[in-house]
Amino acid sequence: MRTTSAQKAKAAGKPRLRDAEATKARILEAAKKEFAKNGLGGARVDVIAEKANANKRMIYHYFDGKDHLFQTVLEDAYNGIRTAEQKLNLNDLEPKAALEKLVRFTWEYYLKHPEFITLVNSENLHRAKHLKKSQVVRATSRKFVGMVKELLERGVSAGVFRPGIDPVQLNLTIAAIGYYYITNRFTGSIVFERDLMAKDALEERVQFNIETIMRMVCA
Amino acid sequence: MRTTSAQKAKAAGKPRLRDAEATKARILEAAKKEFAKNGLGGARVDVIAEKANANKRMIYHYFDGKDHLFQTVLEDAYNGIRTAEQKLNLNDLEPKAALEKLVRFTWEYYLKHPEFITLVNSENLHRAKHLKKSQVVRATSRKFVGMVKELLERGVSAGVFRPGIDPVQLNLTIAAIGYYYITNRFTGSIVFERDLMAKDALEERVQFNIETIMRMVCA
DNA sequence: TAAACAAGTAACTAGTTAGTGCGTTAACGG
DNA sequence: CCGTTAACGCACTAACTAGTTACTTGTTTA
Repeated sequence: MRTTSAQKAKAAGKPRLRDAEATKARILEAAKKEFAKNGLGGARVDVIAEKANANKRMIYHYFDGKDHLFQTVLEDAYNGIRTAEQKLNLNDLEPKAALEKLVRFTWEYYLKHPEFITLVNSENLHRAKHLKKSQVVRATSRKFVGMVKELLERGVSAGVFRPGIDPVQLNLTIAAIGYYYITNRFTGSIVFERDLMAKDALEERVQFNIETIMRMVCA
Repeated sequence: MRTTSAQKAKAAGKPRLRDAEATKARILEAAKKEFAKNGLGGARVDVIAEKANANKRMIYHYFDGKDHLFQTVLEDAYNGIRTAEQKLNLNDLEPKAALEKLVRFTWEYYLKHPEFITLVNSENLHRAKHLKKSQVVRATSRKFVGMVKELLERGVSAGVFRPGIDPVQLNLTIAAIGYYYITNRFTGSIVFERDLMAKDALEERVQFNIETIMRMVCA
């Protein structure tokens, strides 16, 4: 492969006028924000094009329509959290510390990436019709469940965790106690008459979550 | 108040041709289903009118537009769960049994009324702008939190619950472990490669949830 | 029983929306 | 430097969508 003008432009610090990869990336980023803000149904293709500084025609050129664009954004989102989870290296920590790290990480990930939650909610409203088509998500998720399974087994061997805990149920619960709080932060703040997103409220919550999981798992 | 023809018709078992209350009720029921199925943005006013066997004009006559109709449906949904919770009469049971009953009830309510979850999700996508206007929901929710608070205090006095547990955090957690499972049943079934809605999966989950809460709360 | 009112309807509007046909021009390879 | 390819953009459409106007008809009540 020869040196392309894209590479030349990048090396020279000059943006090129036409750059397929850059345009695709801008569309994806804009789409992620728009889908997260308004859901699949509420998102507007014209808005995505405008925010991406691209022509709407390009969305259909690169992503073949709104649904397929959403599918790509959703897959990227799952890849993001699964990749981050793998980087935790839970095997380098003793079981209890590793479990606490996982609970804290999950909480902080949702907090920093509320768009992940909105995308997943939107996908469930559509009965997971996009995710069904994705094979990558299944594979990476399996790896993640395996990671937690190993952690549980390691803890049981060390005598610090109770035996017989289903890693899937544990995963669901760790996700649930963070996810619910974040996704329902608006209605929750009204129903419970307190600002759920205040700094001390967030700190209180993560401590409660860690205690919930520790009491569930520890021997 | 005189005997209306609506009452006469009801007494005679004949449906009247024009009945404001009945039409309003049909619109509300149709709206609940349509909003639950497609969210606020995805719901179609024409579809609601058609399913309600009413003219679209009636929706604007009785509910003053799509947003206000959604607000009414949402308020009704909150009233539904809060009313059901009050009927639990947790004070008639010993603390542990009462807590288990609450966890099981919450789970079963979400299972039987998934539309409640979809409505709440939709409302959070819109940053709770409809719920903000509702004063009734605040009042009934306060009563509910008070109920759980009393239960906790009763358990602490009896020496079966740990002291110092925040009733709001407990409420959030009881809701979370059920809500998350149900709302993400479609993506969850793919990610974890098992049918989360299978009968034995549901039974396994409710047992896990009860154990999670009991371990968190019990002394 | 007839006026007054409320329930109900059909057809319409004005604005929006996802998706496209087709022409233009920058970039690449030779 | 020139032909080919791929990136890009304009302007359009066909279908849809919340909300409305103007009207008809059933029900109540004086």
